[in-house]
Amino acid sequence: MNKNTQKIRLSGYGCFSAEQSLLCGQCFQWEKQEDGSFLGVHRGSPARIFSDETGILISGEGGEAFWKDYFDLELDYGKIKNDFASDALSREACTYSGGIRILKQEPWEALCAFLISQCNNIPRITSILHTLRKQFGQPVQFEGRTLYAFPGPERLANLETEDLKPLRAGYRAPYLLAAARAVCAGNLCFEALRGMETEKARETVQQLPGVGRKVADCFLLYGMHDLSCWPEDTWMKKVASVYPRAEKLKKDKYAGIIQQYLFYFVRAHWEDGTVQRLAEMDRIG
DNA sequence: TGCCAGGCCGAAA
DNA sequence: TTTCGGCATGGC
Repeated sequence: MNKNTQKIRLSGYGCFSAEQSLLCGQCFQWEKQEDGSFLGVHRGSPARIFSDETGILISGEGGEAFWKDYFDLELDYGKIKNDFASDALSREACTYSGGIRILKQEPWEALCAFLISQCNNIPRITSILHTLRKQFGQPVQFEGRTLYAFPGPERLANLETEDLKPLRAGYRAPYLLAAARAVCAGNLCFEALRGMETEKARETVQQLPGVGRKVADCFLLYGMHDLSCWPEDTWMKKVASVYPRAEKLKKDKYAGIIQQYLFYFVRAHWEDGTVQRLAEMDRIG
Protein backbone atom coordinates (compact mmCIF):
# COMPACT_ATOMS: atom_id res chain seq x y z
CA MET A 1 0.00 0.00 0.00
CA ASN A 2 1.30 3.47 -0.89
CA LYS A 3 2.06 5.68 2.06
CA ASN A 4 -0.79 8.01 1.10
CA THR A 5 -3.36 5.26 0.61
CA GLN A 6 -6.16 5.16 3.16
CA LYS A 7 -9.21 3.01 3.73
CA ILE A 8 -12.32 5.11 4.21
CA ARG A 9 -15.84 3.95 5.03
CA LEU A 10 -18.70 6.35 4.37
CA SER A 11 -22.07 5.27 5.73
CA GLY A 12 -25.45 6.75 6.57
CA TYR A 13 -25.81 8.84 3.43
CA GLY A 14 -28.09 6.56 1.40
CA CYS A 15 -29.05 6.89 -2.26
CA PHE A 16 -25.69 5.81 -3.61
CA SER A 17 -24.68 2.95 -5.86
CA ALA A 18 -21.11 2.91 -7.18
CA GLU A 19 -22.22 0.80 -10.12
CA GLN A 20 -24.98 3.22 -11.13
CA SER A 21 -23.11 6.43 -10.37
CA LEU A 22 -19.85 5.44 -12.04
CA LEU A 23 -21.23 3.58 -15.08
CA CYS A 24 -24.41 5.52 -15.91
CA GLY A 25 -22.69 7.60 -18.58
CA GLN A 26 -21.87 10.74 -16.63
CA CYS A 27 -18.16 9.82 -16.32
CA PHE A 28 -15.89 7.39 -18.11
CA GLN A 29 -12.80 6.72 -16.01
CA TRP A 30 -13.96 3.93 -13.68
CA GLU A 31 -13.32 0.31 -14.59
CA LYS A 32 -15.36 -2.43 -12.98
CA GLN A 33 -13.32 -5.19 -11.34
CA GLU A 34 -14.19 -8.87 -10.89
CA ASP A 35 -14.97 -8.33 -7.19
CA GLY A 36 -17.55 -5.64 -8.02
CA SER A 37 -15.36 -2.69 -7.05
CA PHE A 38 -14.31 0.13 -9.39
CA LEU A 39 -10.78 1.25 -10.13
CA GLY A 40 -9.95 4.72 -11.40
CA VAL A 41 -8.28 8.08 -10.87
CA HIS A 42 -10.06 11.27 -9.78
CA ARG A 43 -8.10 14.56 -9.78
CA GLY A 44 -4.85 12.59 -9.85
CA SER A 45 -5.81 10.38 -6.89
CA PRO A 46 -6.14 6.66 -7.65
CA ALA A 47 -8.74 4.66 -5.75
CA ARG A 48 -10.79 1.51 -5.53
CA ILE A 49 -14.47 2.21 -4.82
CA PHE A 50 -16.96 -0.32 -3.51
CA SER A 51 -20.53 0.18 -2.35
CA ASP A 52 -23.27 -1.98 -0.86
CA GLU A 53 -26.31 -1.42 1.36
CA THR A 54 -24.07 -0.63 4.35
CA GLY A 55 -22.21 2.22 2.67
CA ILE A 56 -19.22 3.12 0.51
CA LEU A 57 -15.73 1.68 0.95
CA ILE A 58 -12.85 3.61 -0.58
CA SER A 59 -9.28 2.44 -0.71
CA GLY A 60 -6.99 5.01 -2.19
CA GLU A 61 -5.47 8.43 -2.07
CA GLY A 62 -7.43 11.56 -1.18
CA GLY A 63 -9.09 11.88 2.20
CA GLU A 64 -12.66 11.50 3.40
CA ALA A 65 -13.64 15.10 2.55
CA PHE A 66 -12.20 14.66 -0.97
CA TRP A 67 -14.41 11.66 -1.76
CA LYS A 68 -17.50 12.97 0.06
CA ASP A 69 -17.27 16.03 -2.15
CA TYR A 70 -16.86 13.97 -5.33
CA PHE A 71 -19.96 11.90 -4.53
CA ASP A 72 -21.86 14.98 -3.27
CA LEU A 73 -22.92 13.03 -0.19
CA GLU A 74 -24.26 16.04 1.72
CA LEU A 75 -27.08 16.63 -0.77
CA ASP A 76 -30.37 15.03 0.32
CA TYR A 77 -31.25 12.82 -2.64
CA GLY A 78 -34.10 11.16 -0.71
CA LYS A 79 -35.98 14.45 -0.62
CA ILE A 80 -35.29 15.18 -4.29
CA LYS A 81 -36.65 11.77 -5.27
CA ASN A 82 -39.76 12.23 -3.13
CA ASP A 83 -40.49 15.57 -4.76
CA PHE A 84 -39.91 14.20 -8.24
CA ALA A 85 -41.63 10.82 -8.14
CA SER A 86 -45.24 11.87 -8.54
CA ASP A 87 -46.15 9.72 -11.55
CA ALA A 88 -45.60 6.19 -12.81
CA LEU A 89 -42.65 6.79 -15.14
CA SER A 90 -40.82 9.02 -12.65
CA ARG A 91 -41.36 6.56 -9.79
CA GLU A 92 -40.05 3.73 -11.90
CA ALA A 93 -36.98 5.75 -12.94
CA CYS A 94 -36.27 6.60 -9.29
CA THR A 95 -36.60 2.98 -8.23
CA TYR A 96 -34.46 1.71 -11.09
CA SER A 97 -31.69 4.30 -10.97
CA GLY A 98 -32.03 5.85 -7.50
CA GLY A 99 -28.39 5.06 -6.69
CA ILE A 100 -27.13 7.63 -9.18
CA ARG A 101 -25.57 10.75 -7.72
CA ILE A 102 -24.31 13.51 -10.01
CA LEU A 103 -20.57 13.48 -9.35
CA LYS A 104 -18.52 16.62 -8.88
CA GLN A 105 -16.10 15.91 -11.70
CA GLU A 106 -12.99 17.84 -12.58
CA PRO A 107 -14.23 20.45 -15.12
CA TRP A 108 -11.52 20.02 -17.74
CA GLU A 109 -11.93 16.25 -17.82
CA ALA A 110 -15.72 16.56 -18.09
CA LEU A 111 -15.42 19.06 -20.94
CA CYS A 112 -13.16 16.70 -22.89
CA ALA A 113 -15.41 13.71 -22.19
CA PHE A 114 -18.48 15.42 -23.60
CA LEU A 115 -16.62 16.86 -26.58
CA ILE A 116 -15.81 13.24 -27.40
CA SER A 117 -19.37 12.07 -26.63
CA GLN A 118 -21.01 13.72 -29.62
CA CYS A 119 -22.52 11.29 -32.09
CA ASN A 120 -20.79 8.49 -30.22
CA ASN A 121 -21.61 5.64 -27.85
CA ILE A 122 -20.53 5.02 -24.26
CA PRO A 123 -18.14 2.08 -24.85
CA ARG A 124 -16.34 4.02 -27.57
CA ILE A 125 -16.23 7.26 -25.55
CA THR A 126 -14.70 5.23 -22.73
CA SER A 127 -12.17 3.67 -25.08
CA ILE A 128 -11.10 7.01 -26.61
CA LEU A 129 -10.67 8.63 -23.17
CA HIS A 130 -8.73 5.63 -21.91
CA THR A 131 -6.32 5.96 -24.83
CA LEU A 132 -6.04 9.71 -24.18
CA ARG A 133 -5.06 9.10 -20.54
CA LYS A 134 -2.64 6.33 -21.46
CA GLN A 135 -0.95 8.34 -24.21
CA PHE A 136 -0.70 11.71 -22.47
CA GLY A 137 -1.63 11.32 -18.79
CA GLN A 138 0.68 11.02 -15.81
CA PRO A 139 1.15 7.36 -14.80
CA VAL A 140 0.05 6.56 -11.24
CA GLN A 141 1.09 3.38 -9.47
CA PHE A 142 -1.70 1.79 -7.45
CA GLU A 143 -2.05 -1.73 -6.04
CA GLY A 144 0.74 -2.93 -8.31
CA ARG A 145 -0.92 -1.56 -11.43
CA THR A 146 -0.27 1.48 -13.55
CA LEU A 147 -3.24 3.82 -13.83
CA TYR A 148 -3.21 7.18 -15.62
CA ALA A 149 -4.33 10.62 -14.50
CA PHE A 150 -6.28 12.68 -17.00
CA PRO A 151 -3.88 14.92 -18.96
CA GLY A 152 -4.33 18.63 -18.24
CA PRO A 153 -4.93 21.25 -20.92
CA GLU A 154 -1.29 22.32 -20.81
CA ARG A 155 -0.31 18.80 -21.89
CA LEU A 156 -2.58 18.91 -24.95
CA ALA A 157 -2.33 22.55 -25.96
CA ASN A 158 0.89 22.18 -27.93
CA LEU A 159 -0.05 18.97 -29.71
CA GLU A 160 -1.26 18.72 -33.28
CA THR A 161 -4.23 16.77 -34.62
CA GLU A 162 -1.76 14.23 -35.97
CA ASP A 163 -0.57 13.51 -32.41
CA LEU A 164 -4.11 12.50 -31.44
CA LYS A 165 -4.44 9.93 -34.26
CA PRO A 166 -4.05 6.97 -31.84
CA LEU A 167 -7.27 8.07 -30.12
CA ARG A 168 -9.30 7.32 -33.27
CA ALA A 169 -11.51 10.22 -32.22
CA GLY A 170 -12.11 11.36 -35.80
CA TYR A 171 -13.38 14.90 -36.31
CA ARG A 172 -13.59 15.43 -32.53
CA ALA A 173 -9.79 15.51 -32.02
CA PRO A 174 -9.38 19.16 -33.12
CA TYR A 175 -12.09 20.12 -30.62
CA LEU A 176 -9.92 18.81 -27.77
CA LEU A 177 -6.94 20.83 -28.97
CA ALA A 178 -8.97 24.01 -29.38
CA ALA A 179 -10.39 23.63 -25.86
CA ALA A 180 -6.93 23.01 -24.40
CA ARG A 181 -5.54 26.09 -26.13
CA ALA A 182 -8.50 28.22 -24.97
CA VAL A 183 -7.90 27.21 -21.35
CA CYS A 184 -4.14 27.77 -21.55
CA ALA A 185 -4.59 31.14 -23.23
CA GLY A 186 -6.99 32.21 -20.49
CA ASN A 187 -9.90 32.46 -22.92
CA LEU A 188 -11.82 29.84 -20.97
CA CYS A 189 -11.62 30.05 -17.18
CA PHE A 190 -13.52 27.51 -15.09
CA GLU A 191 -13.45 29.72 -11.99
CA ALA A 192 -14.96 32.60 -13.94
CA LEU A 193 -17.72 30.28 -15.22
CA ARG A 194 -18.63 29.43 -11.63
CA GLY A 195 -19.54 33.02 -10.98
CA MET A 196 -21.82 33.29 -14.02
CA GLU A 197 -25.53 32.70 -14.43
CA THR A 198 -26.25 29.44 -16.24
CA GLU A 199 -27.27 31.15 -19.47
CA LYS A 200 -24.10 33.25 -19.58
CA ALA A 201 -21.87 30.28 -18.76
CA ARG A 202 -23.58 28.22 -21.48
CA GLU A 203 -23.10 31.01 -24.00
CA THR A 204 -19.42 31.32 -23.05
CA VAL A 205 -18.54 27.66 -23.38
CA GLN A 206 -20.52 27.37 -26.64
CA GLN A 207 -17.98 29.70 -28.22
CA LEU A 208 -15.58 26.76 -28.34
CA PRO A 209 -15.63 24.77 -31.59
CA GLY A 210 -17.54 21.52 -31.20
CA VAL A 211 -19.57 22.78 -28.25
CA GLY A 212 -23.26 23.16 -28.99
CA ARG A 213 -26.19 23.21 -26.58
CA LYS A 214 -25.93 19.52 -25.70
CA VAL A 215 -22.19 19.43 -24.97
CA ALA A 216 -22.45 22.75 -23.09
CA ASP A 217 -25.20 21.46 -20.81
CA CYS A 218 -23.38 18.20 -20.17
CA PHE A 219 -20.28 20.16 -19.24
CA LEU A 220 -22.23 22.51 -16.96
CA LEU A 221 -24.03 19.65 -15.23
CA TYR A 222 -21.23 17.11 -14.89
CA GLY A 223 -18.21 19.41 -14.89
CA MET A 224 -19.53 22.52 -13.13
CA HIS A 225 -22.20 20.77 -11.01
CA ASP A 226 -24.94 23.08 -12.23
CA LEU A 227 -27.82 20.77 -11.32
CA SER A 228 -30.39 22.82 -13.22
CA CYS A 229 -28.94 21.89 -16.64
CA TRP A 230 -30.86 19.39 -18.75
CA PRO A 231 -28.57 17.86 -21.39
CA GLU A 232 -31.22 16.84 -23.87
CA ASP A 233 -30.11 14.13 -26.29
CA THR A 234 -31.58 11.48 -28.53
CA TRP A 235 -32.76 9.39 -25.58
CA MET A 236 -34.39 12.31 -23.83
CA LYS A 237 -36.11 13.24 -27.08
CA LYS A 238 -37.59 9.76 -26.99
CA VAL A 239 -38.79 10.45 -23.44
CA ALA A 240 -40.32 13.76 -24.48
CA SER A 241 -42.10 12.07 -27.38
CA VAL A 242 -44.17 9.91 -25.02
CA TYR A 243 -44.00 11.87 -21.77
CA PRO A 244 -45.26 15.45 -21.84
CA ARG A 245 -44.10 16.11 -18.28
CA ALA A 246 -40.48 16.06 -19.56
CA GLU A 247 -40.87 19.69 -20.67
CA LYS A 248 -41.80 20.83 -17.16
CA LEU A 249 -39.00 18.80 -15.55
CA LYS A 250 -36.42 20.71 -17.61
CA LYS A 251 -37.11 23.82 -15.56
CA ASP A 252 -36.60 22.11 -12.19
CA LYS A 253 -33.80 23.15 -9.85
CA TYR A 254 -32.62 19.52 -9.97
CA ALA A 255 -33.38 18.97 -13.65
CA GLY A 256 -29.96 17.40 -14.25
CA ILE A 257 -30.44 14.72 -11.61
CA ILE A 258 -33.90 13.95 -12.92
CA GLN A 259 -32.59 13.81 -16.47
CA GLN A 260 -29.90 11.34 -15.45
CA TYR A 261 -32.45 9.06 -13.74
CA LEU A 262 -34.68 9.13 -16.80
CA PHE A 263 -31.76 8.70 -19.19
CA TYR A 264 -30.49 5.60 -17.40
CA PHE A 265 -33.95 4.08 -17.06
CA VAL A 266 -35.13 4.84 -20.58
CA ARG A 267 -31.90 3.59 -22.14
CA ALA A 268 -32.50 0.25 -20.44
CA HIS A 269 -36.24 0.01 -21.03
CA TRP A 270 -37.06 1.68 -24.32
CA GLU A 271 -36.93 -1.37 -26.55
CA ASP A 272 -39.08 -3.61 -24.32
CA GLY A 273 -41.91 -1.06 -24.27
CA THR A 274 -41.84 -0.40 -20.50
CA VAL A 275 -41.32 3.34 -20.95
CA GLN A 276 -44.18 3.71 -23.39
CA ARG A 277 -46.55 1.76 -21.10
CA LEU A 278 -45.65 3.83 -18.03
CA ALA A 279 -45.98 7.06 -19.99
CA GLU A 280 -49.40 5.95 -21.19
CA MET A 281 -50.45 5.29 -17.57
CA ASP A 282 -49.43 8.86 -16.71
CA ARG A 283 -51.52 10.28 -19.52
CA ILE A 284 -54.61 8.31 -18.47
CA GLY A 285 -54.09 8.95 -14.77
C1' DT B 1 -23.60 -2.64 -47.19
C1' DG B 2 -26.22 0.32 -44.36
C1' DC B 3 -27.49 2.24 -40.09
C1' DC B 4 -26.72 4.11 -35.71
C1' DA B 5 -24.16 6.13 -31.70
C1' DG B 6 -25.74 11.01 -25.24
C1' DG B 7 -23.91 16.47 -32.04
C1' DC B 8 -21.97 20.29 -34.36
C1' DC B 9 -21.53 23.25 -38.23
C1' DG B 10 -22.35 25.72 -42.33
C1' DA B 11 -25.16 26.19 -46.40
C1' DA B 12 -29.52 26.36 -48.50
C1' DA B 13 -34.45 26.80 -48.41
C1' DT C 1 -35.87 29.99 -38.54
C1' DT C 2 -35.68 25.34 -39.95
C1' DT C 3 -33.78 21.58 -42.49
C1' DC C 4 -30.14 18.83 -44.24
C1' DG C 5 -25.75 16.69 -45.46
C1' DG C 6 -21.11 15.96 -44.09
C1' DC C 7 -18.02 14.96 -40.70
C1' DA C 8 -14.46 10.02 -38.51
C1' DT C 9 -14.98 5.81 -36.46
C1' DG C 10 -16.53 1.26 -34.99
C1' DG C 11 -20.06 -2.16 -33.92
C1' DC C 12 -23.88 -4.72 -35.33
